[in-house]
Amino acid sequence: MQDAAPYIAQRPRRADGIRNYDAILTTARKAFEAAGADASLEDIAAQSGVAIGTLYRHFPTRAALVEAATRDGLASLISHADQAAATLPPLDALRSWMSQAIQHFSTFRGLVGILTRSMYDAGTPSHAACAAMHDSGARLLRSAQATGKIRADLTPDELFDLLSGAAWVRENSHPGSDGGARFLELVLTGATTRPDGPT
Amino acid sequence: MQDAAPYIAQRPRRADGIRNYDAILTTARKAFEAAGADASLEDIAAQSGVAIGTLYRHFPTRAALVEAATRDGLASLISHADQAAATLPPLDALRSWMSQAIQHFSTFRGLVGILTRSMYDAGTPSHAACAAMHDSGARLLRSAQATGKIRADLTPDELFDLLSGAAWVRENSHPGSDGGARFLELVLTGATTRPDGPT
DNA sequence: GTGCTATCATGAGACTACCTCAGGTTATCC
DNA sequence: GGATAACCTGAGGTAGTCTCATGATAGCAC
Repeated sequence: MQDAAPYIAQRPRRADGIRNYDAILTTARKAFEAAGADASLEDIAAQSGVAIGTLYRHFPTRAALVEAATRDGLASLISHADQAAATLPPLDALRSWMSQAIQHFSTFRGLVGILTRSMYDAGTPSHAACAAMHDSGARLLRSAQATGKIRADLTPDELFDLLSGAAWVRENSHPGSDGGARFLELVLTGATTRPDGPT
Repeated sequence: MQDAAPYIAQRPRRADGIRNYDAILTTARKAFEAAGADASLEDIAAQSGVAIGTLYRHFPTRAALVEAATRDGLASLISHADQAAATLPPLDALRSWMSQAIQHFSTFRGLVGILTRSMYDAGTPSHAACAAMHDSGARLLRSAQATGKIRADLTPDELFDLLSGAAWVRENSHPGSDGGARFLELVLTGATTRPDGPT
């Protein structure tokens, strides 16, 4: 759940390297939440007690650091999908997962944009995790569609458009917002079938 | 429609000042569309044939430049609302205006964010125009609600959440997107009333 | 413990962009 | 043809990104 160093199996890693890697990651999470995805990397290095070069050694790009900092959240989102599918009726499972996803996507300012880009760009660090999440969301969608309660013409990509739109609004809208719950409700209403046809 | 210098009435302006103001604005529009709202201001100045100080003289902040560059678009959006209200049934007028709004909000990458901030922050250059647009949208919404075809519990602020979410998705989603039309359709479906109640 | 070596850390510095301001220029008015 | 307010300039301070030559050291073998 916390800071599992990722390339531990590839090569023998030195203890100081692991220590710094973890320290940078912990600082980065706080910095991103405080200042958004474009927080100063120099500040993160300084607050971690390492030089800027050390940060770049472990995380060659900002995207790599963001990916590492949000990896656990994405993973738990995927497992949440499995759990919801196993314990809730399909429509409730979808709703619950979407709510969770919107919350995670807006962990800090700028995350949605990074995740959305990762979803459709295979060259980015988060791409694999995003694709996995895409699949687990698609499964929930298909189940809900199979019950006939969600309109059949809604595609997984469109589901993610709705999700990321909701997350962006949650990040950027007026202060008196309710954290995306209302947006999700409106969007889900649009996605459910109705007696008189989809439109 | 084009480059009307704004503070023309306040003081006698020199011809060279007006010339530079217009040149910067023309360059800025192109630069924003090519590189997004965070295009280099130094490049804009250079391509306009003026020094960086001249750009800052006319547009003290980036927000001021963006506001000036998008002023016409916002104004035409407001007049589109009046025209739609006068010539179309309320629901169609709302739909037409929303489509137009989504298109304008996503003129270039980063615009939605600026407009959304302006909407709720009275200290920003675009605030007045945003508020005016907010009002004209709210009027269309109220008319559509009066026909009973749009759910009565939808507030103007929520309408703008939906709009800006759609615009953000149009800006950032997958390449094979359709320009927000599908998102608008889904969202409008959620906003319309249904025989079996809103949820 | 000694030595070896791949791994790791350092931070100066090149680069880019933002924004300011003191000093110089010029359009405009009378 | 002055006077002057409006305007322009661009060097320079600040801040952030990212690289790389140099040096340090953890971990291993003996």
